Amino acid sequence: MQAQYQPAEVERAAQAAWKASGAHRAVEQPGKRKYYCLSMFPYPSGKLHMGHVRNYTIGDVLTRYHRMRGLNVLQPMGWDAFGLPAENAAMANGVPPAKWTYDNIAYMKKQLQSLGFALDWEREIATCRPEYYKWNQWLFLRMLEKGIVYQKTGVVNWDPVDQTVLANEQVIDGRGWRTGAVVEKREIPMYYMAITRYAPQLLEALDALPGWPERVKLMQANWIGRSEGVNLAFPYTLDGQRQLLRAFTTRADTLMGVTFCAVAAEHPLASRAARDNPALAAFIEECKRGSVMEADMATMEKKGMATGLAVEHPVTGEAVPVWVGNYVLMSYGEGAVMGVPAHDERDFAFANKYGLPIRQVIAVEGESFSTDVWREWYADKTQGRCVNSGRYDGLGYQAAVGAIAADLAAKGLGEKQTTWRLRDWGISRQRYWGTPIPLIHCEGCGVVPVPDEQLPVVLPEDCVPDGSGNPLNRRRDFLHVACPKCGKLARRETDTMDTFVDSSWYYLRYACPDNPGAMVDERVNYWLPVDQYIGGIEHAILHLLYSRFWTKVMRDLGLVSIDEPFANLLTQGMVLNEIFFRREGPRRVYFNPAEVEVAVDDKGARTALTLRADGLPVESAGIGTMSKSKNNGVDPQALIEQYGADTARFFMMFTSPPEQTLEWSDSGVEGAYRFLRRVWSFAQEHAATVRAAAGAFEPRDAVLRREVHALLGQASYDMERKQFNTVASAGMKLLNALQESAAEASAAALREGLGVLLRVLYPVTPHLAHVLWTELGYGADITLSPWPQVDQAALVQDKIELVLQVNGKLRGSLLVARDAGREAIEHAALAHPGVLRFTNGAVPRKVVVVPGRLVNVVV
RNA sequence: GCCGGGGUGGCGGAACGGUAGACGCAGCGGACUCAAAAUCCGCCGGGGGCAACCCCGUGAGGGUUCGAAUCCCUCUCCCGGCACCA
Repeated sequence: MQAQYQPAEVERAAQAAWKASGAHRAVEQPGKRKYYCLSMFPYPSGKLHMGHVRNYTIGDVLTRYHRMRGLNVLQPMGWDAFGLPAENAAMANGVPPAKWTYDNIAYMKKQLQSLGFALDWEREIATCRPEYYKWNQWLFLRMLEKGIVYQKTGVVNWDPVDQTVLANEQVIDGRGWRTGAVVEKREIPMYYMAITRYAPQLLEALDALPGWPERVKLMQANWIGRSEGVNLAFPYTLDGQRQLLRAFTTRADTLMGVTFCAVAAEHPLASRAARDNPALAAFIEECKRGSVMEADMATMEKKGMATGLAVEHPVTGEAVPVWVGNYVLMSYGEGAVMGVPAHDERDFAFANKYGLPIRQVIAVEGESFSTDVWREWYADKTQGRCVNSGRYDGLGYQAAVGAIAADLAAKGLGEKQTTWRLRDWGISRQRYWGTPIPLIHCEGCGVVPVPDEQLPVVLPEDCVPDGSGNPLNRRRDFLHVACPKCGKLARRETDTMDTFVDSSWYYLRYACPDNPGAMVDERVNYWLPVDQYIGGIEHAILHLLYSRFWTKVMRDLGLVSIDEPFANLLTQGMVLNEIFFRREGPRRVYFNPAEVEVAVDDKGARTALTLRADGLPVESAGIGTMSKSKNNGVDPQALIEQYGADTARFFMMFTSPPEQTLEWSDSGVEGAYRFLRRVWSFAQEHAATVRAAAGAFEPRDAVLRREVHALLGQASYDMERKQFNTVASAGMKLLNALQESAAEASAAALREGLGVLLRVLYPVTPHLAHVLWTELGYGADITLSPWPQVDQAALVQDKIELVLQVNGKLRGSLLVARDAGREAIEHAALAHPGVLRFTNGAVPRKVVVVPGRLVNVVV
């Protein structure tokens, strides 16, 4: 090999060797401990982005490290291949989503291979292949049989100009991204998966996941959102009918403070009231404009209008006016809420805005209530007592809820209830590029499931969406089908499934991707659960929750034996970069940071942002996650081509810890490259010595060996806690130490130290480590060598340094014997000139001795 | 708005509640060179001091502790999620 580091040559050689030996193939070996290391599969957007490089390098480091620890490791890869971007690309270029997707997969696969990941490519899957999505359809039908899938209406964003359903992403400031038309809410029939039925399990099982980050479990728990309260009813008489308005509340203790009720715009009571009230009808129409996103709902101005109708208070029988509120969601609970302005901040603002009465029914001692200003304690249920509440006066929260619930129950107007924030999962998408929902609509027989033997319902791959709705609706060869029941001409369902369906079980299919006859088989029991799952923090809730749900459904269907799919989870921080754009009408056109010239003054402050191509200004939208839609990604390909895969991998690991967000910056890549070049040169320079080394360690090796083993200890510790940036820096420190001692160290110590360095680096920079390992005669194949062991004997020191503090401030240091007693240490510390200077001879009030670390003298 | 996370030199970051700034990037000075690149050596939070050394310093303010970047409270800014982006 060359004296100079040639990454292209090194990487070609190493990858050829791995290919020849089948080093990355995973084979079931009953009895051997397995380690299933899985990174979230990519959407084939065109080319890899930095987030992928980060994600898959983390996975590869863990894979290679655990192979060194003797585990049977599976690391597969595949493609989350259905989705909206393929349709957007079709609209832009006229290329069918299928072709675009397959081309992207081919290119990205090459990129992944060039990075040298230890992936078992024989298990590759793509969710857009019929062999895969057949099982989406098959399980959908099983869930339909079990009643876990059902139909009801759902609200979608409707673009009135393009006459099409828009994704939330396609709604910008309440308008359609292509047409600029004000988006409307529209109710359409959809299929739902009853994830709420699993809500208690999904919540409780979080406790059985010690390998998950607390923050993710907390987010999931809050998302599932168990709350205990009372489902109560306000009776009313309308059109001669005695009826009930139902509402759920966690604050039944404030029931006596109800001064109004608010219902959603879609609520039957609202529609009834609007019949002979044009102003109200207009208001309801207004509520139906705008997006369906929760964030928009939460930040919009709270508006309401009286219906003119009233219901009866369930305890007092008093008339309570009913309002329509734009902030009340039909999809939450009963689509109606009781208004208690005195003790709910939103109701307080609403009542003050519309002049509704505010009635205080909770008091806290020493606090005075005012209808003018909201104060936090108004809503505090921990220290309040009921007032102005008749027979409930004086009761605390729990007692009042109990008493009121009991009274309501006696009247048949309410009962205690546990509700969940979690809503059922609507999986219907009015889009082409997804899994066809396997149903047939027959005029005579209604909705008929496609028989199992006719699966998969194959999606035609030559459609080109044009933005005017699902092209499947114009494909007669797809639409027209004989009804499986009566044989008459019927129509296929053209809605496709949410792509979260695809990603909810792909990790199971990696165990048995070649099985045409079953969704999963025996091999799933060997490999699952996933021992280490790695992916972006942005998936902390939805993808992970849906996957947990599917696993439980499959368990209940007897298909798998596990309860939870992912034993350990590493949530990688996002890779961020600045976002640049120009406004063009209602749209934003984004420019890649590489195309933007940032002018600065001599203090480094920005003076101008211009596009290189035309010299005209662009705007910055701040910093955000690298994404195709914001066009702020950095192409890792240039990095790989210029410096090689090992540099790209090393830099990604070195630059920040895995869980932390990473703001992209090019500087530092040079440093990583320089380091690998130094490793290479050092190895070449000492190759002869190291190859021939046979002797024993010399006494003069003590300093180097202590350092090598201390650094190895640190690297091992950091590898276990997955803090790879300090593993990388341990590698740098190892090289520094070796270079400093190279002249005086024995050949044996040099050989040991370099051997440790190569194995510490191997998971991160496998190509370089592989080639040098073989070349320096360490053994046949580094992929088969174990992780090195710390030699405890090399760490022992005769004297240790203690830090001296006076009142917690550093005042010097003290060298003491390893086994010095507390009294001797205290004595020496008090006699130390640095300490004496600050104690002024005074008798210390206290002396804190932390063995092996420090002495703190308190005066 | 709600839920979750974060803020440490010019920059990325390090630091079982125990020497803040390891390791690296950038910068500055030097060696080598006709010169440059590469490489090597040194300096590198702010202030004061000839020096020994001292004071200040981990987004802001308060608290707990012998001792706080680390634990607690309040605030602030940034990032992620909010159910049809994946």
